[in-house]
Amino acid sequence: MLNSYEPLYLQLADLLRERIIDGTFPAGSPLPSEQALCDEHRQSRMTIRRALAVLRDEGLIMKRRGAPSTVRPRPARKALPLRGEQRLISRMPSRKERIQLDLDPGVPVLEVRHVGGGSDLYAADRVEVLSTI
Amino acid sequence: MLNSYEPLYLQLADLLRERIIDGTFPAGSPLPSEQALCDEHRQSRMTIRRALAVLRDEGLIMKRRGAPSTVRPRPARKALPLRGEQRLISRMPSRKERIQLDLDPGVPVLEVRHVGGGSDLYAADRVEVLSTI
DNA sequence: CCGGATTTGTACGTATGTATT
DNA sequence: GAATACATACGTACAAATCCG
Repeated sequence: MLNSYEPLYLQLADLLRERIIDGTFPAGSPLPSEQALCDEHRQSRMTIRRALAVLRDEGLIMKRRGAPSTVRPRPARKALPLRGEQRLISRMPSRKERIQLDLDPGVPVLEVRHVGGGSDLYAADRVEVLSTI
Repeated sequence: MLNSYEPLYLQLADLLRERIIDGTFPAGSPLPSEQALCDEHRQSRMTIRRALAVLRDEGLIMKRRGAPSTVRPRPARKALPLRGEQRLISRMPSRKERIQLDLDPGVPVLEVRHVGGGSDLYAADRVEVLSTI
């Protein structure tokens, strides 16, 4: 943690992201506790938590109160064919939508708009859209 | 701010979200400064900032250092037709991707994967995907 | 264009509550 | 029930970017 040009929490996020990608922390495994990361990297808990928030917002880890953060396993994606003149919008959900769909923070939604009006909402990490041309 | 069952920062986020949606804070307009919000709602600056972070992550506001947060105007979306056997993945970008594409935090990306390999990346709030059936 | 005032960003500390283990 | 771990929320200080006269 010597680079002084970049915020500490981003440097730590980069470090942890590498370890997730290179398999040091495999999918489903727990990260060290916030306190352990504080001790290991000599940073305050707030800095640690900000780094973890970055990774959560990238969809890389899951956080649960009382339990250590875990590396998010890639969920199985179902095919979602676009039909007819449907249009598809990707965006972040409102908090209500997130709660209703039981989504984790940091996961976008896909909103499929139908011609006659109305729309369906999908967790973006659980579907894969394919053209039906 | 009387409801004690919900965190203060979420209650404040709900309040500000309402005012954005109902037009009290129109698109492009600045929100009150963090200090003004502290005074008005009798909360610490950290609580204010967490509420603003919620709205930023929902794509509702933009934050810029040194300048007050502003209501994000809906960017004009370009049509993005899905062709052939292309597949489309929606997800949050890594920080590098976000910087390379000059995206604001809280905006998902659409990754279009081509049959032969390779993929294109789009800011999800700047494109609208349509089926080409 | 400069410089001060304002505003947001980073980083630390402390205390207490709540969920999980 | 106890220990562990994360969540909320208050505070302080200083840095960096923007704004404005």
